[in-house]
Amino acid sequence: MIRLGEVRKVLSANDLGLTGSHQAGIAIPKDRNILSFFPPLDSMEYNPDCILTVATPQTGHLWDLRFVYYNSKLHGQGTRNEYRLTGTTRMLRELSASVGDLIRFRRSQFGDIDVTVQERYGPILSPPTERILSNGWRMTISDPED
DNA sequence: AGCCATGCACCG
DNA sequence: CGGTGCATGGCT
Repeated sequence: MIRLGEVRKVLSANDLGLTGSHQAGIAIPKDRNILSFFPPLDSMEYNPDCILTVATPQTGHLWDLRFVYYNSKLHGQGTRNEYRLTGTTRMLRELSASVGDLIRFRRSQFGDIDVTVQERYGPILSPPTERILSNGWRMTISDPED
């Protein structure tokens, strides 16, 4: 079941394509609650993916992102076992995102997702309902599993 | 686990 | 030809 709410992450240089790598996407942690925010992908498939159309209200555009589970390790050959969200480079550039800023994915009751970038100058302000994960991701979800 | 990198393909 | 993404490997 897909959950409502929002997840946030501090943007790294790699997330913004500033490191010289070809930016293979923002890594999504394999946390049940965060994964439940994104569409389910079938682990039985090899590298399953889906297109995630998101809105950026700050610039008034729609973007087709790709949510992919690189899972070659689960299928015999390979070393990958991680989720990624790709196709974000242009969107983040249009939003003038910088290293250290927060990217926020918010899912409304209608199921659509919007993405905003929150500039950061000092400490991260966190509402009391937000849970901070050890990996630096943050989430506010109505009915977390644990 | 998360971030960085690489060889190739595609596309403007 | 430069920029970007794919799918992988590497580093810590």
